[in-house]
Amino acid sequence: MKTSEINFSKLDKPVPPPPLVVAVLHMRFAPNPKNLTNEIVMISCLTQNSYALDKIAPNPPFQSDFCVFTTPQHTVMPPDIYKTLSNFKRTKVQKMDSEKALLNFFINQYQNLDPDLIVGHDLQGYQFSVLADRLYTHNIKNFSKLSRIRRTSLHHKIDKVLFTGRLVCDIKISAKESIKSRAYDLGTLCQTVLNFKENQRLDLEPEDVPKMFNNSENILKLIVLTMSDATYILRMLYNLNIIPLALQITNIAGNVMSRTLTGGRSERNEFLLLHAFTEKGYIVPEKTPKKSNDEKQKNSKRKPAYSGGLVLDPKVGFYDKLILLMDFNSLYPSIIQEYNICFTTLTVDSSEENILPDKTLPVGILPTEIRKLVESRREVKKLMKSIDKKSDSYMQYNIRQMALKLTANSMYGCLGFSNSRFYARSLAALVTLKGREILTNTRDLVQKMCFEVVYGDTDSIMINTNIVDFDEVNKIGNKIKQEVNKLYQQVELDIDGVFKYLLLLKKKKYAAVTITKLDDGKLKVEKEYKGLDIVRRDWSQIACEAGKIILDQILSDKSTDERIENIHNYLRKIKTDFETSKIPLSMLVITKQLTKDPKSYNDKNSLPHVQVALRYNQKLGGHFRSGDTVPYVICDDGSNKPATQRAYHLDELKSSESLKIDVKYYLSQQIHPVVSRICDPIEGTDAFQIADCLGLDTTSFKKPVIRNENISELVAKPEIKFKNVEPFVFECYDCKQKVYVNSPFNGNILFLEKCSNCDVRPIDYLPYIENRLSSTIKKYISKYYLNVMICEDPACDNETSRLPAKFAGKYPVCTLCKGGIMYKKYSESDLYFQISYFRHIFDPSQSSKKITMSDQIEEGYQSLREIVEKYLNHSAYSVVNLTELFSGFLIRDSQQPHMIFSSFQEMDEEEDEET
DNA sequence: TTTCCCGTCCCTCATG
DNA sequence: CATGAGGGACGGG
Repeated sequence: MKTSEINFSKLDKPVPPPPLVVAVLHMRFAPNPKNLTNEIVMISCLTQNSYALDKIAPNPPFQSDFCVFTTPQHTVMPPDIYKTLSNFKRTKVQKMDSEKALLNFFINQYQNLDPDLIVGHDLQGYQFSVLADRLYTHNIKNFSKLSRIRRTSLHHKIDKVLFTGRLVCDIKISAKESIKSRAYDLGTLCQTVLNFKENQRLDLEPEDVPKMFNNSENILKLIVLTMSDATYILRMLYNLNIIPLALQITNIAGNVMSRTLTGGRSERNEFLLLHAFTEKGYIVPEKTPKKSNDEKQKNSKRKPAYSGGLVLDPKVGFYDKLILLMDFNSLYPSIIQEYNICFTTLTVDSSEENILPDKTLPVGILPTEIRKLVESRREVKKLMKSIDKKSDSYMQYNIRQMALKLTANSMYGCLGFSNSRFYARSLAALVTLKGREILTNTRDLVQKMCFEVVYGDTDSIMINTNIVDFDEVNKIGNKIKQEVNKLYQQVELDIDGVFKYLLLLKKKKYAAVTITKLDDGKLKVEKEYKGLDIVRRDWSQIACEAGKIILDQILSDKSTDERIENIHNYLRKIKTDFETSKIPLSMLVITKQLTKDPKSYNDKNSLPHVQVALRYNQKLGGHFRSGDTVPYVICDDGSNKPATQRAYHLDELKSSESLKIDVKYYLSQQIHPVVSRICDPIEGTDAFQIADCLGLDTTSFKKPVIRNENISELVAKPEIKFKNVEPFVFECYDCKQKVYVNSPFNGNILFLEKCSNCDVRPIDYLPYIENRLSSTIKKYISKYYLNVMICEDPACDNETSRLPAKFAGKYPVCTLCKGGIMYKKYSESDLYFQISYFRHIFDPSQSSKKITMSDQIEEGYQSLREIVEKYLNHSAYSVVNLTELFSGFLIRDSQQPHMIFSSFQEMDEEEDEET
């Protein structure tokens, strides 16, 4: 590639392009215990020739490779090292006497290789800065030979420009842009990108490196590991098609390729627009350096500058009829074209008024550029159809169409980016405004066509067709598509898919089974999870897996009973697996990303990942920085601290005798919330039962249900005598004395107006009383659920919660004395009267006494009654059978002694439907 | 040293 | 004790 090598006399004949030299650079560091800096002990390099950037593809064997190493300070090279090194036939392995010699050797090798593209993992900000630091420390004069520019001043900041003139591809950065992974360290990427098994690649932290120099065998191992890593890096480069994609993006945007590889989306866009505007003779806006005003809002989440996409309220539930998913193809780019939204057609402040450009104006620059992108993409996709899917050019076309789509879609984002040269808040706001309009209009239209819209987000709607015929659903989809598309020129609705099952939990949280028709007419089903905890990296893998297995039950073709049965059984199994330590540690790891340097967090104590990172960075070779994902587990360390302060790195757990996994945390804070959120709309199970299966304290999982419900007249006026009931008791918020409420009036005083022991008005802390009331009622319900039975014979005194097998007619026979009949110790009627009693004491107006109440007091009573009535109303089943209630208690045929409050779940669902 | 906004969830802390 | 605000993380589109 050097100019001097080109033979100008041959330029009239076709000259083959010079080969591009691709070089993987991978280094090993050992920490210096004295000053905690890293020293370089090994550099490996693997090179391969290629003839064009868009044809960089795997075709081993590799051109050449070398590995050079030296021993860490205060370590002696094993004497038999030369013999060992002779094992390497293909790889040139060199031993150096010092780090300085190693660096010089490396520079010389690089100068000869003259690589065009340098590939590595975590180069920017880690490997390069260590390298720069060592070059500086040893004052290596010819450091600039690493680059293609002559430099003389060697300073600390040199790492940014160390390889100027060569493309640098850091696969950590590139992977972040192109794939989603739990973490982006080399080991994790090997699993995500190369499908490696858990321990297929051995990970060595810098602190482990010095040990490897104990004997020549380990040195050999270290060399092999390092060279292997280099091959993994190269394979990932190929697998992710990083270079061809970057090349396409660069071609489209017209920026500098090295900058495409270093990330930074807005710059690409900036160049595209710069070219477009300059071409048309416009003077582009000045690049403003930086606003110091925004300084304080830099890190903390500033509030949005304008409103964005609309999210329709989901109709929560499980759907087993076909759901039609429709969405607008690239909505925002289409809107820009549809309404001719551009710098050239609109004034700065025209967004608030929803003013559109005049129809007579010429097409603006922005819409034109987008149009070009969209049309090119259409062309490329057309070309792809006529080509073998396995061929090379198909691949390349596919990459190009991806790049075109990415560029078109990022156009809008850059309008709203406050640091962009082409920042245009009003244009961005107008685009989203039109987006919201279009989505609402579409929803209304679909509803007018008598279809049920169950959800929609920004550019999509889900329609419950209520039918099960796949072809029929597609017909409906086409009909809707036709109607909607009549309204627009550019904006276009299309069928995106059909769901066989849909579990819709919340906005942006759902799971579905998609169904597609293959070419041979067969139907294929696939699962899709969106936004659920199980797709998030900040939950432990065991919680994700549990959630997934439970979800798969719900989304299966099995019967309801079988599904519930399987779910509960699985949960019980998880519990025993935990108790018997059968869960692999790696399943328990929680990973969280550092969004800033660990030191610059304000409340370090409450953030587990920050604590772990800080502690780890104290150690040798620890290097968690902004952007890294920190893995940790929650341990029982004998302390009483909150779970957030008991997070430890896996290494800390392994090397400690006293640390143990906090099983209870994982069951109650990981498995339980994930599973119960998934099961929320499912009948037959609930948070309580899930907690029960996991062996957790169930009382804490009953949620307070406080809603305004009408009460049946039957319950409103029960002419019943209250015996064997207990008063309502709470502690005064102020004097801490117990207050007993056992009638509507305490003398002539309403209990909400004055505490019985001091002067504070209980009405002033009503929410507390409401809560006490809820939990008191729930305490009684729990008591009922205990299902304790006693023998009628006072002499027998048998108590059990197990239903005897033997019955005398309707009644169970005592298992102890074999003669007496068993009754519930706390029966349905006991419970019913207890709760009714509460209603009675919270209703002074029912009394014959005349009393005037302030609005506040009246509302207070009203609120308390509503809580009580909520529970009473849900017990309608028993209320209807009042006679049965009075008759004592009963075992219904073919049923377990049943709970009168079984209908809570159903009530919750009815409420949701109303909204 | 950064494309946007929307929404859920966890945790802590101040306030009633 | 309940509640809401605020910081943080992360995924959807």
